Amino acid sequence: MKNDFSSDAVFNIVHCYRLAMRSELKANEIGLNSMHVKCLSFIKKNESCTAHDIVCFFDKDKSQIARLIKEMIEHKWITKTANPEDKRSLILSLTKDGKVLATQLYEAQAKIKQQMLQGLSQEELRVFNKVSETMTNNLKLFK
Amino acid sequence: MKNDFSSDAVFNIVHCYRLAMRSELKANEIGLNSMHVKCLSFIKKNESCTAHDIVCFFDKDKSQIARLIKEMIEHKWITKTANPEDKRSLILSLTKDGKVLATQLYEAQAKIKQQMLQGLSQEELRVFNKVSETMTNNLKLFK
DNA sequence: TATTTAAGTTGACAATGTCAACTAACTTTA
DNA sequence: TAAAGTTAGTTGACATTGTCAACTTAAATA
Repeated sequence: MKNDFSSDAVFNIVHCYRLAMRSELKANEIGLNSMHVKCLSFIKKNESCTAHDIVCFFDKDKSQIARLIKEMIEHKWITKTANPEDKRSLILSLTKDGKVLATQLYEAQAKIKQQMLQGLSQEELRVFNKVSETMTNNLKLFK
Repeated sequence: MKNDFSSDAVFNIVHCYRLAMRSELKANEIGLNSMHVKCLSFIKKNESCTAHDIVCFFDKDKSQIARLIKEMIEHKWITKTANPEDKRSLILSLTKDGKVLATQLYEAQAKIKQQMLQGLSQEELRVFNKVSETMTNNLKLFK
């Protein structure tokens, strides 16, 4: 068991995760892509959130998020309403269909997560999370 | 410290790593992108490798790798020569310039890695690697 | 030997990422 | 309070990465 680090390994987790999600979701059929999944999951978990919240959480470009929001509105998965606290801003909500979809996404993610974690202990996961967090914090010093 | 899993955390490592590499390399100036970096690093580490080796190692699409190879040849970073063992195949090698570049890439990667690993013990890294490997192996069961 | 599979190339397009310019709204400064 | 600076969101334009298909030539298999 190696105790050196390789970025390839982390890239590989992401790659495999994406493939697994694709397999589980069969998403092409309804015009859903992985960025939609990320946003819908976030909106489901965060009542009354804004585009800006998504931008910050995922550290994505605001134009990218704006486009995704527009697409999701066109698909009638979400709606946006004026934010009473800031006229520049809009509150995002799941539609009825959006809620059904977001639930399906949640279930798919949960299934994949369960599979991913087979054979791993709570302690191992705790260490993994600690290392992950340390790495990202350390990397942010490069900005 | 949490002992639940979130795919977002892993995506975040990758995201931060990419940003750090961009910052460290200033790569745009010479037409270098992150896929070139991956390939050049692989070629540096694997004498007499083929396109197929790269495709397999990174689990990338062969058309994508073919295009990258073509670009790297145009940039005169690598050359390809006939593979004596298989006429369908070609051996990839770094040019003189390519070796200089690959060394610079290695040094940039090493610097970032050092930064990433600040404050982490060998044991923590060992656990991280074990968990990573378990996750990817588990995820591959979805294929 | 005929059939099937594989290495690499190119076509065509999708998905994700990045920077810029802009408007309207909010915050800070003088 | 007005002006200057900053910010939320929108759209333009383009780059990078990813995906599937069709094809030729070579190798492996039946």
